[in-house]
Amino acid sequence: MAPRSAELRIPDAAIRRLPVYLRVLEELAEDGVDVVSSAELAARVGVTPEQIRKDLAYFGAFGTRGVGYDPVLLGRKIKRILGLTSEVPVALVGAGNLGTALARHNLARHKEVRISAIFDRDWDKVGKSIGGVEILPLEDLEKEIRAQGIKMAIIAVPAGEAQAVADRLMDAGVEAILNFSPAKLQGRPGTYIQNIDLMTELQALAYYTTLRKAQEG
Amino acid sequence: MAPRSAELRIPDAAIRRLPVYLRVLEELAEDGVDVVSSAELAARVGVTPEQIRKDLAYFGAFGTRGVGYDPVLLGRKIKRILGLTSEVPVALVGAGNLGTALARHNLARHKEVRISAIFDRDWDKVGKSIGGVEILPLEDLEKEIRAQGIKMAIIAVPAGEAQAVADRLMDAGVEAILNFSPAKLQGRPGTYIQNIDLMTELQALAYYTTLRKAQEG
DNA sequence: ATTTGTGAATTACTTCACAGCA
DNA sequence: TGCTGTGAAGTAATTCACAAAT
Repeated sequence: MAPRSAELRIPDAAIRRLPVYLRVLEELAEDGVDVVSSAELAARVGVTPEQIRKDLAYFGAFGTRGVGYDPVLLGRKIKRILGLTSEVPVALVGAGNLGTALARHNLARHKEVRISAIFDRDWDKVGKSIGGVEILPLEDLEKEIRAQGIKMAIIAVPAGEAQAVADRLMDAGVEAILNFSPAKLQGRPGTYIQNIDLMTELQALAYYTTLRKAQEG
Repeated sequence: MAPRSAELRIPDAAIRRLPVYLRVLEELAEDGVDVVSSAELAARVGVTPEQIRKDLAYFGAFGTRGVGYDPVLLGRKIKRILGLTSEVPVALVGAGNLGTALARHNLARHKEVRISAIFDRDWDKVGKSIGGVEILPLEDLEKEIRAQGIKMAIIAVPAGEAQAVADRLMDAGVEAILNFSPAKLQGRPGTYIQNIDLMTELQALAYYTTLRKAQEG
């Protein structure tokens, strides 16, 4: 999706599977499992074993032939690959229903990535906190993002405001954006934008239903 | 992802783009635009023109050569294709942070698909309403889904409960599920399951950041 | 003249199948 | 022996390029 550097293009799809592997590996590690095969891991994740091996092979060789993978070691490697070695700070713009849910959801579990700045344009919300993180006015966006060195952001504002927010985020140094607004955002070289359009996903579901066939014609 | 019938396999990716086209077409129709080219539509949606033409071609020919598409007519056709002609009822299981946000978000706009039943196992929540839809106890799931003829559901419960909920939904006749839990759900033939794993998406974002490169080695 | 609809070419992604190693 | 790592093969999705239509 985003244009990436020359260093051999790795499929987006592969990158997006890595965190799923990571979660299962962490569960296994917690259970004291000290070796796991690609077949076992694949079964738990819901992909094929060769998919996992191929995905990992883009970055190196992390297993032992005839044995499998060490969950702790492989987990650490995946974190390194993704850039999740130290806790990564994320900005959230928009503390409406969805933004608030995301913030609470994130703060509950998940240590690798942490929402550490929340912005909203509504002055009634400013000053309140979600899980110990204070909501700041939109005016402070650039200042706070620069101060924290934030490179990732979540946009959860109405469609009409999304592009303006994205522009300000990118100006402030944000390089990767998770966009929950239905707006098509204009990105820039060196910036990655992942869109998650919840209502669109829901509408697409209807296609896979037999109700559809009944009303066709 | 889901095994579909013999009638020429249409890419999931194409299906998931149709609602995006639909939204833009509805905006255009509302603005009184009476013709739009694939190029214009593509620019607004953020894909290539031939992508749009190819996606539509799976289902028929809806435009006029040399002219373009009628937004109203094409919108109607896409609704027909997706099965969104009458308002489609959807069940939501789990009225936590995310579930509540989804319910409110859905009830705000979006008429084609409507959350018309909400379930939660927490008896403190049962009886309360979100946007006029009462939260029912999990015990009533099968009864209510059958009564309303619901075929689509959203799972927004903790990972540990997700499979049990999915099984009950499928038993009750649900054919398409949007799963927000991080669990890998075991589906069945004739059922479509779309996973949206928000925290995983967020972790994947980190890869596209320059922070990553700094800590590599 | 212009823009759709579509086979052909291309690119991207996944699966196969087996060589390489513990 | 058993499981990883990987080139080769296969499949799927996208883009090209142009004939068909108005």
